[in-house]
Amino acid sequence: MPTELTPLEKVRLEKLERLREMGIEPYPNRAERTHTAEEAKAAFLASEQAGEETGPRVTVAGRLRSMRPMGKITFAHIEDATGRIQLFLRANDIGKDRLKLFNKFFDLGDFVQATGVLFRTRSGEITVRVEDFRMLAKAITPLPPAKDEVVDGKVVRHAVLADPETRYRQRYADLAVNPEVREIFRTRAKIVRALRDFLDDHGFLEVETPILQPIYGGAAARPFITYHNQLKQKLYLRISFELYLKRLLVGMYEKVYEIGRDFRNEGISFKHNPEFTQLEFYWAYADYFKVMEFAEEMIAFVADRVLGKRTLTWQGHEIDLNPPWRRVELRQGLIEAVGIDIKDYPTAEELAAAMKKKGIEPKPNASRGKLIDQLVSDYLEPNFIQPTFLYNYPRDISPLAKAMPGDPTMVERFEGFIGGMELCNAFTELNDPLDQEARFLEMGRTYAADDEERHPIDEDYLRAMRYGMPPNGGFGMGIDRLTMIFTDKRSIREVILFPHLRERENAKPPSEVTENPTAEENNEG
RNA sequence: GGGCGCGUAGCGCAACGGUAGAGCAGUGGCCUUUUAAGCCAUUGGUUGCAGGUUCGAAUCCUGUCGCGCCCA
Repeated sequence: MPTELTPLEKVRLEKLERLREMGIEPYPNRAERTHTAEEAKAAFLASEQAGEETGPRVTVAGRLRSMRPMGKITFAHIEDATGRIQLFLRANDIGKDRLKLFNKFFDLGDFVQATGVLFRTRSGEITVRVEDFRMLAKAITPLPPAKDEVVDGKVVRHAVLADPETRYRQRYADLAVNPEVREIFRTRAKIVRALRDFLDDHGFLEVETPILQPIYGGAAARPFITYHNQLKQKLYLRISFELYLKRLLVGMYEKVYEIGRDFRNEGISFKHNPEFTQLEFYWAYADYFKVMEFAEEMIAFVADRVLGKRTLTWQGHEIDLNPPWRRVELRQGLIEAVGIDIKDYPTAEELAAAMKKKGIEPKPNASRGKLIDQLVSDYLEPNFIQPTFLYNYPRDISPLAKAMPGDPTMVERFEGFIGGMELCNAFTELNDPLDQEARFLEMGRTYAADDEERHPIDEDYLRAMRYGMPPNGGFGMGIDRLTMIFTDKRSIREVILFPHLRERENAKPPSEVTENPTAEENNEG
């Protein structure tokens, strides 16, 4: 069913038809661009410095962003990926009919190309004196006008597309009119590139492990469920890469990493998207302190590469990424922040009572580890604005981490925080297959059969570990959150090109998509 | 999941119980160095959706959909 066009769109469609009647193809196959806007300006400056009398002849192409028809001349700006350049069309140069064609049938948003010699206008702007121009692609739907005005040297954009819903649902329009949004995703790409380079330079091997997994694991999260028709088997979209990457250490790789997508069937918020990008690495013969030092070096390296400096502003906070980051031992941190020494309360009941005494309402039915996690989330994390490693975590919320020698209730694990937000999570990895099996069984007992965080036991992972897994340190970090820090964004949706939003009722896709025996399970819980 | 807020023209906004408006964009016209160009004229709306209250609803009420913020 064709979409209902707005009156503005109908006007443009009519223009398009008129162009075709005139024998002008509004969507030609090829363009003849010789210079980007930036290259054209650079070429002009070079010829100007060389003292040449006329500027270089160029063909530029881009989207029409402004038009100022003034009788027998017209000024316009086109924009390409490198920036804007002004076009100057004069009846004397191109003839009255061509000028009229441009003024009447070319609209803001259209992709056009223009050929001419570069010169400076009276106000000094480098401009193409157009000899020839051509439609490259007609825009039917008008983009938001987004006019720029320079006030006291600052660019003020008017009537800019700002509604978050429209910006996320129609990211293409957001990107088309908001150059600073385009910049976010350039920064994101630089971050990922820097991480890869850092890891590659340190001898890590980039690998790809299954996204579709018969058993999910490696994190506490609900999975998305799908189904392989021929295998007649349920498959889960991975919630982490951990268990597969560690299998590779059994296979004698010593340093492996993966950058990819994880999927978690949970709430959507300003820091959660159902699919998000994760970096995980595993490093044989390293422990969590070694990983800690490596991680802060890695982030500093990313800062050097992306920002050219190691400080940044995030939501008004000056953040210093220089190593070493602040280190807070979890037990000590809670003693100082809450006045509770978790060591004095070895059971959930005792700890809950201690919390109540302090006026803190403990989460009902929570394990000791969960209660500690509650205290950490409420009283420590929000204060970790500067880069901070919190280390030594309770064992029962860390089933894949190795216990601390001398304290079987705690494990060698740390999390990194910036801006009060959890950024990364790492441990000395558990490599004792008997302990690992015991932990899995323990988890099975801790959670009721219908608990959302209950995980099936990965027998194959245990088998791999029984073959022998070297001692190793592992690390996981959310790339989206790291990008938020580097781009000063508060919402994860600002750093994901196409974030998930609820489907609009009147925008449903064809309904035959859900031909899937397990589709209903995807909606459970 | 709970609380608060928002949804009006393509875009950014106004009107807050009494005829839905202005700007930009659009359309027609004037204009040979403009840059939110200017001047004149002008088109465009089931006020997210569905009910209710009222002589009268964009405005008040209820529900619903979507988004945002805060909390869990």
